[in-house]
Amino acid sequence: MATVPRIDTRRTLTLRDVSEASGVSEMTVSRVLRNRGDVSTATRDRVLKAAKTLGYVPNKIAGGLASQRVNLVAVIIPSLSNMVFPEVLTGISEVLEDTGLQPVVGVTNYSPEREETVLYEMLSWRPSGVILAGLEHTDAARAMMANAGIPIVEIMDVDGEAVDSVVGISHRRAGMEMAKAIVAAGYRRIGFVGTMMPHDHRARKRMEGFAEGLALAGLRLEDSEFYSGGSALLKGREMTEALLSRRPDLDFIYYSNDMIGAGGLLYCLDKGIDVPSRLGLAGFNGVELLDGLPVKLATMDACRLEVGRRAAEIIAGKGPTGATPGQRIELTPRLEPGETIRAPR
Amino acid sequence: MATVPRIDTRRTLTLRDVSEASGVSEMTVSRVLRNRGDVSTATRDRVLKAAKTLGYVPNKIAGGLASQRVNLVAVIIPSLSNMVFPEVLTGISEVLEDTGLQPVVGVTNYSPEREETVLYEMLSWRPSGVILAGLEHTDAARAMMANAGIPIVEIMDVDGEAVDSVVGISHRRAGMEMAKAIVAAGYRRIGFVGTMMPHDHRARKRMEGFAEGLALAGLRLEDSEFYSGGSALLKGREMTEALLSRRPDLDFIYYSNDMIGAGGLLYCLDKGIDVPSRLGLAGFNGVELLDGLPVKLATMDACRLEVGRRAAEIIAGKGPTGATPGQRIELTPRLEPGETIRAPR
DNA sequence: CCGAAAACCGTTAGCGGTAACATAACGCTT
DNA sequence: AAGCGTTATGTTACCGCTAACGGTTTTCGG
Repeated sequence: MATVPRIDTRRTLTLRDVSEASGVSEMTVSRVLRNRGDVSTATRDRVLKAAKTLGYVPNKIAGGLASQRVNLVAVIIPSLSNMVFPEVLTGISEVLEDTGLQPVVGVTNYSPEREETVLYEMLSWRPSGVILAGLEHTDAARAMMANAGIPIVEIMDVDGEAVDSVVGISHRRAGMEMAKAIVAAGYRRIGFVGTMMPHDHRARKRMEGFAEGLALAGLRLEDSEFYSGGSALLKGREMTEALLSRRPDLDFIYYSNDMIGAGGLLYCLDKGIDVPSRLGLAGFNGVELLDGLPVKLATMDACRLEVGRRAAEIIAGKGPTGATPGQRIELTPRLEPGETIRAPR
Repeated sequence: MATVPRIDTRRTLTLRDVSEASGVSEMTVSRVLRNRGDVSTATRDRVLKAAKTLGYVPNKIAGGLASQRVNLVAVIIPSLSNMVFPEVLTGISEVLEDTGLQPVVGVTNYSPEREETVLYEMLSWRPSGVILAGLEHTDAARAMMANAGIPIVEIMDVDGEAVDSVVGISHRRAGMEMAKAIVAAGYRRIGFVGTMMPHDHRARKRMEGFAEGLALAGLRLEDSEFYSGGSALLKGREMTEALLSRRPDLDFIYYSNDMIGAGGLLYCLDKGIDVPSRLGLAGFNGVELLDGLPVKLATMDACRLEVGRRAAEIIAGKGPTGATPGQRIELTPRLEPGETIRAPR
């Protein structure tokens, strides 16, 4: 290990320390460290050297207060254990990377109250923008966002009214498209397996759209199963078994996400159920995991990376406050039929 | 720009606005909002009402500067797409929840330089503590942490020298234990499939410990495959196929994580390879996903939740700076033999 | 060689809170 | 009614940094 520079452990360093060590004013040090304003190369080098040997770390708290600018972007999502959200984050980070903006993540666990709290906390840091999942929020949360005077981007869902900008897909439409594809392929007795979470509005909307799509063909959901908690893969297995034992005549099961869909698929393979002839299956999300399964599950890509990117672009490109009117970007998920839906007849 | 900007009549609110609206001093408002010091119930109510109707959101930037205290804890991890880290985060959040401390996550993508940058950024917000994965850091990063004057907890790995406190398991030992178990079960021709990432030190240490464990029994790794990028499940499949086609005589494969292990397992099931008699398999991490597989993969739990919890406790319980000497907490992962290692003979 | 522009660097005045220290108001005892 | 400990509120002085502006020096065309 290299030797650590000698440091006065008593006090944390300030610009003053660097200024004294390099014989210039604090203002000049500030300019050097921010790369702003004119500073001669000679003094710049001197200052940088001093800052480095002292081990000076700027204080953004003070800087932010003085400049009234904070390079943070609040990102508020329901969960980290659903791989969907880390992927959105990746898209966001990618874009923010070279804008000097930094994402700060908050997690709500699908609780609107928690979301409100997290939002409040985040806003109290006066971020440059907010990206948050969904269009459903408490009134207080809406009010806070409307008054914050910074760009707000609601993501992942466009079925509803946005506070400012919105980037996402229509889950209602996604569900409907899937229903149409299934019907077109000739399936008629259709079941559903989904999450029980009352606050997963996107899953709900997908199911509603799906049911609506079936209705257009004069069909309806024959039966459904809901779960909460536990290993999604395992639950998919169990729910599928439960559903099929109750309704062995089903010829299709639509899952509210790929993970439980994969569980269902593995169950069918296990039991020797003929997929997709005897039983068709489809999930939602287009997760990478599916690539590794023995049979590729039908799914619909939710454009997660793209959603993150576009949202970040809005934040990064937008003027200080309401300069641009709220944008509405609806992406179109594409159906990936995989090998668990038979060809349309 | 020539256009007159639309004047935002709602300047962002300050304590002064609330104080004027409620007819007390700013100081009193501050006391009410922080629940600190004595304030009569009457004025407290008045202030809270005013703050609420105005929609006031405190400014932590200013507050932090004045009080020299910031309720943030920097958490720096390599990735969010490896489910291990979100789980650690869960443990951290659980504990911090009721301490008033708030985690802020930074991601390094396994790059030491990126880690250094992220750390610098984080420290510039003057957090109350830092939790970061691993013991390997750049010299500059080490120096920053040593000088920060706040508790630092390095997590997930104890094989090395810590800056301050450390909570984790010994991956070297984990690898060795697995090797011993495998040897005890009678396997002799053993292969390895792992990641290529040069900076995943924990995976490396596991492999080293594993090799060492084999050596104790006079054995060695017969062959190995490394991958990077892509769907881990799919890669597990492909690597297993590659390895077995090269060395069909192998009777065991050790995977550097559960995800690729699961891929390998699915491959074997597909091909009708007799697991665990003809070929044994084991992964690492104890991920929830495994519960949903047709056959339960042998693995070793990395105590992720517990690691997060203990780390957070150290941060939460610790005095301002170096009050407690650095702690060293080594947890013991337990082997979960599953159904892919045959019984010891 | 002059004068104006550009380059360089310092001074001043906060940013919006809070710690610490007054100060005022209020019981309650004696 | 004076005395005194609480309780409730106000005042003052920063926290560490940067915007805005000012002063001084250098550069350079004419």
